[in-house]
Amino acid sequence: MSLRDTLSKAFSDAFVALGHDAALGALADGKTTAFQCNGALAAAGQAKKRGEKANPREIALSIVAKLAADDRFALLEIAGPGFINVEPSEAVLAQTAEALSSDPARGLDVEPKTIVIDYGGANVAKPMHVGHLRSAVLGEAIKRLLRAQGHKVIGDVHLGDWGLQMGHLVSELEDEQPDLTYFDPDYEGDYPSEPPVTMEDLSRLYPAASNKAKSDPERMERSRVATAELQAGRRGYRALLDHFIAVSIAALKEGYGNLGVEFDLWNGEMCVDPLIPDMIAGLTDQGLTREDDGALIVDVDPDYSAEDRKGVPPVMLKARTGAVLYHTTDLATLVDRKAEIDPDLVLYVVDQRQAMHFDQVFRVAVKAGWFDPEALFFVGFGTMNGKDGKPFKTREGGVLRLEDLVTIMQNSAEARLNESGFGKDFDAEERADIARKVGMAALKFADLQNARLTNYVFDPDRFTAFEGKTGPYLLYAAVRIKSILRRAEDQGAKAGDVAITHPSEAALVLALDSYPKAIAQAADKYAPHILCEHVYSLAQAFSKFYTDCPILQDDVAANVCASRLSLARTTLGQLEHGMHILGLEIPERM
RNA sequence: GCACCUGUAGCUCAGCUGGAUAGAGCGCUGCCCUCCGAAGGCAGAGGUCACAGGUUCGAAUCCUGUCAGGUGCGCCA
Repeated sequence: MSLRDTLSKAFSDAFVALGHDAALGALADGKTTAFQCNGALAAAGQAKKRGEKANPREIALSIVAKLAADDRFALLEIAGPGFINVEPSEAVLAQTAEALSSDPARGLDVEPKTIVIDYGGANVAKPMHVGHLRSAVLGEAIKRLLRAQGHKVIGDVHLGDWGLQMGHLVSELEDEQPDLTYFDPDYEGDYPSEPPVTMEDLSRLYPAASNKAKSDPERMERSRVATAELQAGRRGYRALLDHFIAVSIAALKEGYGNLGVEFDLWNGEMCVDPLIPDMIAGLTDQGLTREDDGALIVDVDPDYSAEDRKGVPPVMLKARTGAVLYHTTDLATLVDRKAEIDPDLVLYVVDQRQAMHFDQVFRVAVKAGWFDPEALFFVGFGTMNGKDGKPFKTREGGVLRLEDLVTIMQNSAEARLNESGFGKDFDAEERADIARKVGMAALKFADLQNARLTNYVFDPDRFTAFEGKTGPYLLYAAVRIKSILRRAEDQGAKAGDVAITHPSEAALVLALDSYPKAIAQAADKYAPHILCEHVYSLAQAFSKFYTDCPILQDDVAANVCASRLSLARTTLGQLEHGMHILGLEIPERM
């Protein structure tokens, strides 16, 4: 239990003893002191609502009187209308530091759940671009955050491999190379094991077909028909799709790998296609489906009608052509997950623009009785925009490929490292590794430090300026501690008992102590930016400590040196733990 | 038209289950490397928290309305 929690418990006991709610004892960050308790004000408010007379300052006085004998408090002071300012004793701060030194990330565990994270997005045949960045980086951080709490978390990439885009691809390839055996409806032999296309081919074919179809209804119709035939099981088309998926997955694994993102499942929409007929039959048996203009739909909002489009439009399970749509595959995926994993919670880390889509899907899943409403949660996020406030484009106006973005960040990091003379004595391999870690840290931290729903501005100049609240600053802080610990090792200096001798040491211990709270809040809200805030302020507290409190200099007494080394080591442990969750890799030196 | 999201310092953003004088980074003005890594630290200037009402001891935070921007709205995903 953190020091904050321990002291809050003492306050809660005091409130309960005086006939108030235990919750009033919670300590907040202090305005002028380490902590403050605002419970007396709230207690007075509650009492007044019950019709009793209550004076917040008097309540505060009686709380303080209850706690006065507790030597864990160095200061209990009533201020303003009834705030209680709290300063812990140096002894209890030192004890906290000792407890943290054996486990810098203590007190994170909660009751474990089985959680699936769906990164819904990456599509077969489309190269990864900046739009995939947030889902990958945010999803990975949320996954690691929940794992840190002890949950069983399963990450599923959820490939888009089953829709009209596949019909586009197949039909476009047929136009281009009609002689391929895949297009011969009478062919009954085996198909080649080597793919007929590369990733480059795929990323050329799809936009070509999509653009033609936009202006040419006849071309669109052929894609629709191809989609339906593919889904109906036409052999040559299915063999092609298998190739497309294999080629795409290889590219995606590389792209996600560069971001340090891994998945437990590489399932796609196609995997769950066999479940769809039974699913639809089940929904129909429950009386949830109806036909409308040739399509099969589920009404999810009783107020919805064609005349009044308020509320949520119906979910379309089957199009006029018989093809299924992404509502259908997302629902079948839920059926599959229920059967295979039976998760307590399914999180969808997807662009906010798909909020209504998932609202619809969730409504059907709940109506059908598969999941409770609270077991399905849409973790939406805003878009990454350019300086003009619109979704980010390259100078040429195109979509920036993820691999190009990664290269931009690494080159900037390298330039900056050279400029500062960092790592000038290291070999080329280590320098490249450092540049990669610094560049990725800059990118990921810039993304994660924003609240999820914020549309943030991608500004390469700002991200690659490594001063201030940035990923590289965090790496720098951690590397600097590693450097001190190495030097201490060389000098034979050992970490030992913590004693608080300077306000910057106390401030550092308090920063360390707030970690479990930051984790809990970040996890509850699926909000890694709260963890970013903590890690950054911890690094700041360390920088101040580092400036104010010499560790290895000649005039530092041995016991003070030992204490400060212990604080440095504990800080590094917590930085490493938190930065790992955020996906920031710390080099040994830089 | 309907729904959702967002309006906080010059810029980019935190803070929103109500608490004291609204924070951070960048930028700007100063200061600190003969001393553990200055990608650092310290100090300062900079705000009608979009606007108007309401709730109460207290509102950036909750409620209502208005304005502005973004996004979405059955056969694409």
